Amino acid sequence: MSFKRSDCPITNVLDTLGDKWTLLVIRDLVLGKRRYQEFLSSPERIASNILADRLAKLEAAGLVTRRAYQQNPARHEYLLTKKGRGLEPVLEAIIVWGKKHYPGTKRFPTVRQGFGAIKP
Amino acid sequence: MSFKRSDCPITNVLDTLGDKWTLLVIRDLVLGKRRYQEFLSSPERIASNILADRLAKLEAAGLVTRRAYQQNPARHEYLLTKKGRGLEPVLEAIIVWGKKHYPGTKRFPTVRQGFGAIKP
DNA sequence: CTAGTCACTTGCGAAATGCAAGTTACTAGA
DNA sequence: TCTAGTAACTTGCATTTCGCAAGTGACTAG
Repeated sequence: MSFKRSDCPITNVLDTLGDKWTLLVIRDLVLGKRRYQEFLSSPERIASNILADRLAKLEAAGLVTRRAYQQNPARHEYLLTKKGRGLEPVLEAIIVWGKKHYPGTKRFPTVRQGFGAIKP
Repeated sequence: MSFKRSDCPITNVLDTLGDKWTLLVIRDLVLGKRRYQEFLSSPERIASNILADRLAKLEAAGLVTRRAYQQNPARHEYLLTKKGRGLEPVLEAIIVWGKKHYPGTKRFPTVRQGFGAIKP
């Protein structure tokens, strides 16, 4: 990314995370989801092309790494980088405010990892 | 807002704040800006129709109140509600992460209030 | 040889965005 | 009185992004 709207940290964060989907993908990653189909199966029903776009952008931004967890057939998983995990306090602050002002909302549970996954 | 994407607090927050401009308006309000022209003059150069739209949505969401600070000619100012001020920890977390990962960015200074403004 | 899964990609109509210009209402100065 | 200026928006319209549905290619299991 070359053009910057300003040198405000908030502005720059919004230029990568400021939409209705990116932070939800990161939420899923924080909760332990790793695979394309897992993200697709979240209740918000992200469209597959939007998901592919967001994962590519997150990888380009260094928040996520993509790696094959098996060959034949090739299957990939996505993991948060250290930079990506650094967003947890942001998500935490959002959850605190959200739970207070949107009654009935609840923090989602972490996802148990299946047997096929490689440990980090 | 009637349809909910999910009962996740993050999702619901993103449905009101999840775009490239809304949180910047809130940032300006937190910094002490109150008037339409002040928001327009921020370095990110928000378009006036987008600003009007966001202020209306923020008022509808109960994050902001609009009031006349003078008559003849009528002039208005916008102030954060308690609910709106509750977002400060979110902004704070974003600033911390943003400053770390976007070198050269700096927290913006608060705005001195002019003499015409009514004290909160 | 058929069906199924995974990880995407493509097409296209709908919605959001961004830029410029216009509007209304009032004040201050020549 | 006439002109210019400011504040707070609104309108028109071209560009961009989004979102739904369907399609693709590689592979496996039965």
